[in-house]
Amino acid sequence: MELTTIDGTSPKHAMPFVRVELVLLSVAAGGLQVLLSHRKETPFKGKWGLPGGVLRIDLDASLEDAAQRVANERLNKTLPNLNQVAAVGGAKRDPRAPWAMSVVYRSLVQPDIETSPGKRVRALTWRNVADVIRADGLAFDHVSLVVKAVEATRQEVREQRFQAGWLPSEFTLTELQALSEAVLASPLDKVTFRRRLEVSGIAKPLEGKTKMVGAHRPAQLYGFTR
Amino acid sequence: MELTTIDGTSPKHAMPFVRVELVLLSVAAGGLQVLLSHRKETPFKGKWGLPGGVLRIDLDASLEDAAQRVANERLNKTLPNLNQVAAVGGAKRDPRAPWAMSVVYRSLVQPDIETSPGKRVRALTWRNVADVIRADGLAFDHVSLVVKAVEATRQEVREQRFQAGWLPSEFTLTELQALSEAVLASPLDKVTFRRRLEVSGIAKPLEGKTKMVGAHRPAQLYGFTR
DNA sequence: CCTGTTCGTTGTAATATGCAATTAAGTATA
DNA sequence: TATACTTAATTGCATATTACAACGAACAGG
Repeated sequence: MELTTIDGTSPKHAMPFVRVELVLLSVAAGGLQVLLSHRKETPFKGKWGLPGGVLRIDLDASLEDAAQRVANERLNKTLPNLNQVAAVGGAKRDPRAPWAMSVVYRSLVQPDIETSPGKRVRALTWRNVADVIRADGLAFDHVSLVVKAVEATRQEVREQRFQAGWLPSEFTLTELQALSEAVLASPLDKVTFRRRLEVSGIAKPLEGKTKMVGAHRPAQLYGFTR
Repeated sequence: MELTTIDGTSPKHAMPFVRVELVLLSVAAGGLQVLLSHRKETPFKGKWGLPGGVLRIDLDASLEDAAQRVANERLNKTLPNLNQVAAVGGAKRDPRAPWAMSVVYRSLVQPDIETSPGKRVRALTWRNVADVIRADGLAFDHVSLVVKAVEATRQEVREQRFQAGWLPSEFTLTELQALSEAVLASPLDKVTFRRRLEVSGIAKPLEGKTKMVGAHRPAQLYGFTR
């Protein structure tokens, strides 16, 4: 059979079905969370999966643009620090196409995503990452994508490559350390954490600004230098 | 216009042109080398670029399979340690299609690739990585792909995640260190290098086996433990 | 047996990390 | 006003890791 592309040329080979998936992580009381979308359609109807969308070569100038468009459509939000995790693909990955691939992006955000339905927004919810991985009940191969995204984020935290957008513009070192510990799911030494931050210079104290929260010593507020 | 896929279904959206590109690195006398292919056809006719090929959803069970097939076709070689670097894509990346993406794989190999033409093998050559990056004269966005692949490989070497296939099955620590220094393009301390290798346990001495090369003390041969 | 060369180890200072203890700065309560 | 309580921030020190220089070991060749 003959294949045609959008511009009328005849390609030699059929091309795969290409999607973009998002792994949005955030830290809440229960630890590290991942944003999941409830599937209302087959396949995997009724299951939870990563929010994503089809690559639109008529709309997206690049893969990053596609990821950002999907974020806008599905979450009504423009994401900072969108990092590519991997591309996965194969035959029979998705029943809707003979050959499907997904390009996966990740972002660690503050948990203020609008989870109420918008235009094309389906039911969204934050779920504990450890639980999700342990239960292994997501649609498609999405659990493995979450694992990869979490591992990349942990590496980023281990190396203290903190990004603006992970916290409000003013934060305390206790908050930054608590965020790190939640991502890593392991405690960190306070002195070491602060010493490494000091030498890297990635965050600086905001002179004269402190955060008073309870009946105790107020904490110095910090801001990222970039 | 109407689009059809290979199985006769009608997708809503046109899909991009998908290729696989290979960044093969090796260490030779002149330092870190990258394998380049001479382009005999437009676009970028006459320029050098990464060896690659079109994703064939009728032949490839997965993206990794596609990369391995391309390696077999273009280099007559099955590659160990094929790692994905990234997926890149966008409109006007490739004049042959309105929207093109490439999934990039890397592998550090011993420089024994058959560079004489085979069936579909075009002219191949090893070129110094630093020169290639500095000159910035490769086809498409291939220089940036080389940069990413080299950076990932350097990270692997920094963490001493050595892979079998990087060296013969028996090697000396001086050889392993020389390989590391060539990849990193910076000298390493001998004592530190060996201590870290010792604690990681990734390589063990082969009892009774030494390598005699010149008029000096013979070197202990080592083998990777996995 | 001396020389030249690379292999491999030893010694030590500098740096980084991990853990416990202590001081600092506020509110709440008596 | 004094004391208790809580979290913030620092200090001290033991242990690991790294960096650099120097030295002894094991060959071949003259």
